[in-house]
This record gives sequence, C-alpha cells and structure tokens, in this order.
Amino acid sequence: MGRHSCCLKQKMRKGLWSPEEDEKLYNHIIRYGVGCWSSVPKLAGLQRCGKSCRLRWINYLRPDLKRGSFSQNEEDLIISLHAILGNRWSQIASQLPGRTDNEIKNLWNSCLKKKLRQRGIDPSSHKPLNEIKEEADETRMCCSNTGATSEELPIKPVFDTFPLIQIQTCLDSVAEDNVNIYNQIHQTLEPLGQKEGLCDYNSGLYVTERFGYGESSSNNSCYWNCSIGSEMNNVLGIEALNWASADKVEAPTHVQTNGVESHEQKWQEKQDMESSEDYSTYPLISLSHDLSGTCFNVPRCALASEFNVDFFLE
DNA sequence: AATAGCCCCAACCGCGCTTCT
DNA sequence: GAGAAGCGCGGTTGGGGCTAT
Repeated sequence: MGRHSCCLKQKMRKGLWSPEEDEKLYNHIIRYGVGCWSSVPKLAGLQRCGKSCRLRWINYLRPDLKRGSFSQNEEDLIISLHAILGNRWSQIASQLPGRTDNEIKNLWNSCLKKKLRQRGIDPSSHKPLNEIKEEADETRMCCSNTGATSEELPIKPVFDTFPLIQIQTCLDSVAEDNVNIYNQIHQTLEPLGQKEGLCDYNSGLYVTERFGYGESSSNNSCYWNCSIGSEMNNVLGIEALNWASADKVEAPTHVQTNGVESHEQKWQEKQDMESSEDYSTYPLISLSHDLSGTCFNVPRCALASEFNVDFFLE
C-alpha cells in the first residue's frame, strides 16, 4: 500500500494554502464537482496532491461549514458523543452539522479534555477521576498480592464503548435543545455493551444510516441499516444475535433476504391502524442461521421505542 | 521591547479499507 | 486472487498568535 503516488511526486506544494489556491480549488469544485480527488489538482491548476485538496475542501472551503466558536450545546453534545463513540471524530462530526472532524478533534484536544479534568472527570473514560484512581489502586494491590506486574496479568478483553450500533443519524434537531442526550444514549446502550458475547463491533452487527459522511437528512422515515457480517457466526456464535433482548426481537424488523420483503409493511400498518399485532413473537434466534450478508432495515421509530430514546424521533 | 512559553488550529502523515484493473 | 490506486480516518506536527515575565 504505502504512500499515495501523488505524494511521491516532486514539486508538490505543501503548507498553508494561499487565497489564490483556495479560489482555484473552490471554483473548480463548484463548477465541476469533485469526481476523482487525484485528478482535481491537475484540472484545477494546482500544485497540490489530491489528498491535500480534499482536506482543504472538507475542512475549510465547503460552503456548508459553520464558522465561529462552538456553542455550549455543541460542546455538551461532543462530550456526550465522545463518551459513547470515543475518538471517532468523523462520526461525532456527522452529528454536528457544519462542523468537521478536524475541528472537533482540535477542540477536544485543546479545550474539552481540560474542562472535563477540571470537573473531575477522566476524559478518556468519562468516569470520575477518583473512581479511576481507586481502580488503579486496586490493580496495584492485586499485582502486589500475586507478585505479578500489571503487564503480566491476564488481559481482559477490552471492548469498545460503543458496541454493536454505530448511530450515524443527523441530530441537528436535538443538538440545540436536548440536554439529556448523553443520559439517554448512555443509559440505554451501556447495558448492551456490558453483556458478554456482544462485543465484536467491527465484524458483528452494526447500524448505519443510509446517508453517508457529510450528508444530513431530515427524512424522518429513513431506516437504520443493520448488516450482519459473514463472520458473525464464526466470531460470536448464535448468542451474538441476542442484542436487543434475551430471545426475541422486541422491535419490528424489516428483513430483506434475497429481495423478499417481510415485516416492513406490517409495521407500517401497525403504525397507521394501531394494529394489535404482537411483533415480539418473532424470535430473533430463529433467524440467525443464514443471515450472512442479510440486510435488516429497522425503522428508526422502532428502535426509538425499543431503546426508549425519544431523540430518535423528531 | 525582547523573548520564552503556551495554546490553537491548519495541514501533514501513516495506516486501513474499499474499489479498480 | 493479487496488486495498485484511491479514499477516509485518526494521530501528530509545526507555525503563528497571544500572554507572561
């Protein structure tokens, strides 16, 4: 793999962008769109690598960028999201319209970490600092009792703080006024993350929205797309699917397998007619055998009711 | 006024993943 | 299937501005 071929070429300009360069890049993208980044500098008449152009556009030139300092609400939202997502700056940025991952990363490293420490909170774990200290003391005690150093102790699997579900939804509607977002997300998802066997986040079940990075949507009816990786069963076994409840899907799921639709329509009918049909009777485990590559489209409202997190709904 | 230290932020770097050939 | 190319992400760096001495 190595470095980009464009970066190996000589005579590429580096460092700060001049206003002329900005203008060239801006005009080019406004007129022709991005297309292939590696060809952008040549077409725009710039002596920069495509990567540099991409970065400049995303972090500075994009017309939808919000300028100015972060509001208190934005800062609170970043802290809340960081508690769940960790250093996934691009995912955090996708919840803050007009803000870039770089900007948020810089804010975190320069200000928010400091603020949290001042409040007595450890910025990496989001736990009270005294709690962290107690844990460290316990570890030290344990080490001294066994005669082992902390490095020699058996390694307990470390799990991502944001298991199973990557929520990439546009929270613009709540960013300004939902002060309880952290508690809602955290209280709901933390128990899931704590369950054993639920924690292969990359190969397991994940949820993303259909729209991608940098895009936002006010479309309330969009679905979360839950894909089950082919390695799911290998890595986790059948228990991995017990993610929402012990043995059932409490929320209605729309399952598309080989183009065959199933529950979406029923869900809609239920919504429309307040049908009394009980969807909790669909056992999830029974679906688990041939789900490799299967795509679940879970209505957002269904997850909202499942997780009791009302910010999912606008 | 000079300068040392700190802070902030734009930009670079390296790596992993995806797509293309 | 393998290698190359492209893209995106997170970590890091370096320079400019501000402040304290």
